[in-house]
Amino acid sequence: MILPVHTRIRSVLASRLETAFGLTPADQPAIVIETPPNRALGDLAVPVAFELARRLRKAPRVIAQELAAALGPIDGIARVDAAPNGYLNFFLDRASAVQQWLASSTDAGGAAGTKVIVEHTAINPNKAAHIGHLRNAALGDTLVRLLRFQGRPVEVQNYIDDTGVQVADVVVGFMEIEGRDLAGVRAIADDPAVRFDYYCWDLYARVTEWYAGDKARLDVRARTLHAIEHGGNEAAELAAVIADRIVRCHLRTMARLNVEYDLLTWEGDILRLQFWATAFEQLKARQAVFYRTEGRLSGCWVMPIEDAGPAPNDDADGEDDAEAREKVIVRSNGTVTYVGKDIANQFWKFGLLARDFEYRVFETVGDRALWATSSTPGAGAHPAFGHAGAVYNVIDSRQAYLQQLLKQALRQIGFVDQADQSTHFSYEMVALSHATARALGYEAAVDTDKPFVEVSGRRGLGVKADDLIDQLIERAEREVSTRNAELDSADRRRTAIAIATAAVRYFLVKFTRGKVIAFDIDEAMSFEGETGPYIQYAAVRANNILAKLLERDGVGRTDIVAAIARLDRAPIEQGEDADALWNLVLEAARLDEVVDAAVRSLELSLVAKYAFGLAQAFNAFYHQQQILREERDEPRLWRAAAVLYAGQQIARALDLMGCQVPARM
RNA sequence: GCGCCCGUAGCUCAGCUGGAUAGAGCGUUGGCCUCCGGAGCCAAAGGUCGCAGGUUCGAAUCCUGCCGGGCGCACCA
Repeated sequence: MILPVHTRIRSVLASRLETAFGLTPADQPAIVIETPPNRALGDLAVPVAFELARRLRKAPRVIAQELAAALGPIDGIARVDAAPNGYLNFFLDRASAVQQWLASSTDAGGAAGTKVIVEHTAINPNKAAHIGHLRNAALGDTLVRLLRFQGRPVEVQNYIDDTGVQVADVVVGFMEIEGRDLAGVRAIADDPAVRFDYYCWDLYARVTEWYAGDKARLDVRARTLHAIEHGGNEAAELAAVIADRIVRCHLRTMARLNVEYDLLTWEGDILRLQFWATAFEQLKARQAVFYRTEGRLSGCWVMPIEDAGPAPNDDADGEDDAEAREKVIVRSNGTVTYVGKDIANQFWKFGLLARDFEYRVFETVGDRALWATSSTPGAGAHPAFGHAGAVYNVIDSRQAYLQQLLKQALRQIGFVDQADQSTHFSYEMVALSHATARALGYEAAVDTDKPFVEVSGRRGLGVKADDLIDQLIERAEREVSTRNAELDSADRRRTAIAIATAAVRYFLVKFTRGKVIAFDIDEAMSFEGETGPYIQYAAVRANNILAKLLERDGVGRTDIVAAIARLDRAPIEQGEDADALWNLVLEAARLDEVVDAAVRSLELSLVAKYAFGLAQAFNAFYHQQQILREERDEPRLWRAAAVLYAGQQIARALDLMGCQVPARM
């Protein structure tokens, strides 16, 4: 909650610490305001007495008591209590707090501050998206929504590696295994009966086997990759068609989960526009990279790795510690590695590269244009991309080493602030539980010595995102149909989609990011307990209670807000029901601080857990206290206010996770 | 070998910058639809917080060392 009381508490405490304890502002500890574990203890808790205990050589309890006695009245605070253990607990003026929250909760301030770039998804455009990619997109999109909620301008980028080995492998598959030319691939890609991303998923796995059958075939890959990078040949054209079509598949998949982007950054454009050349000059000028003339890395441009121990001794001698601590940026054949391209991209994101892409509209959905980079002059007027003040790269923890190199490169050429503002949003991978791997027919991949089965696009092991979503929608539709026979089929479908989306997205953000998700299909398919649909259900019920109140009594939102300003306050201030009502409202007010904590710690599960806890609290509340059937006006309207506020905050929390509230479910 | 992550109830996980009785979900057991929709609610059972030290008035949380598991350390991305 962003209450002015917080500020008032801080300023009054600061003043009393000075007058009653002789502590100048410089000597005072930061005043932390917490939420007590139990609301009977207080609405807000300040542990400042603990901080001061040693310095003042007094027991925390005594300090708290003296402070409480010296405080005097604070606007918005009904009562202050010094707890026996030393906490200073504040009780809010409930009625005025509720009025304030209900009045302020609808404001939508414009975005302000420096632009933040969030890059997420970044799936290799050579196969269908799988469950692991969904964790990335769900976290990335939620981060975007949280930052926007805080009022920051955000640009969402999706990096497309259209010139890497993965695309090359599928090109090899089409050309060498299937013997197709450009027209042949186009025919498949444009065949409406073929799910092209699924087709490539299988083909990619076949290519991996094909290589394994004869190692000499890896030369084909190298030649193909080179041809793609060079351009102007059939392999390159094939790669372009494949990447384009697969990206469109990915966009459709992500759109199903309410994930959108502002800009697609194509690696091919970074190459063609020679972004690397500019970045390379900067790195050389600052001596951040060195040319190796001897040893294993002779002929390469390398970057020393800070704070890294020796790499494994893959060769017997193990003497080349210096070389082991260097990362190749430019290969001895003159081509740039992934790290080099990424460094150039990172420089560009901060507006440090002194050049820019050309741009084109990739597609238009509704009235919203999705832009893509281009290397040929195109659209003319376009939004200003790049030039960010902060960058979040959402990539799993396996990329930590490379992300570290990015920061290092920025720092070494003197862009210390930008290095500090470069954040690797790291999370652990998604794997498959043994049960799910078996259910999918990956029996051979189940090694019971391992706790889970790693997803592998290369081997074709994994749950395809669209398959999962399809199954969830199907299940949801059955549920909706049995519960809401009166809905027409279009409404049932729409509702089922909303439920399925919430089920997937909630599942993917409810874990802390440091945890490997051993994906279990049965668990993910559940709509009961700690799930997205459970939370949606609470919001739907809240809306329905309010709708009936409007229908029956003609009492709407504004009536409720107006009513509580003049009603007797007893229903929110006296008795057990009042306490329960207040607890719900107070919890609902915490959304803003939860968002702040989530962004600060990059622990988006905080939002998920909060939304779930609030839904639980709301469910308990309306079971315990009747609203529509309460005959006395005052309690009924106060409770309606609580339903209104809690329902609205649940809906906002859901929206932050990209989930909607259906009309019925 | 070095680095990062994980180890909390039968299972899957929370526990916010150390703090007030360690919490959810699933599963188990028992209740609740003449009552605003049961995707729900109420209750019970279930924990040496991997182990051992240390710091602190106070440690699941911080430090050190072990044990167990995962990932990374390519002229791949």
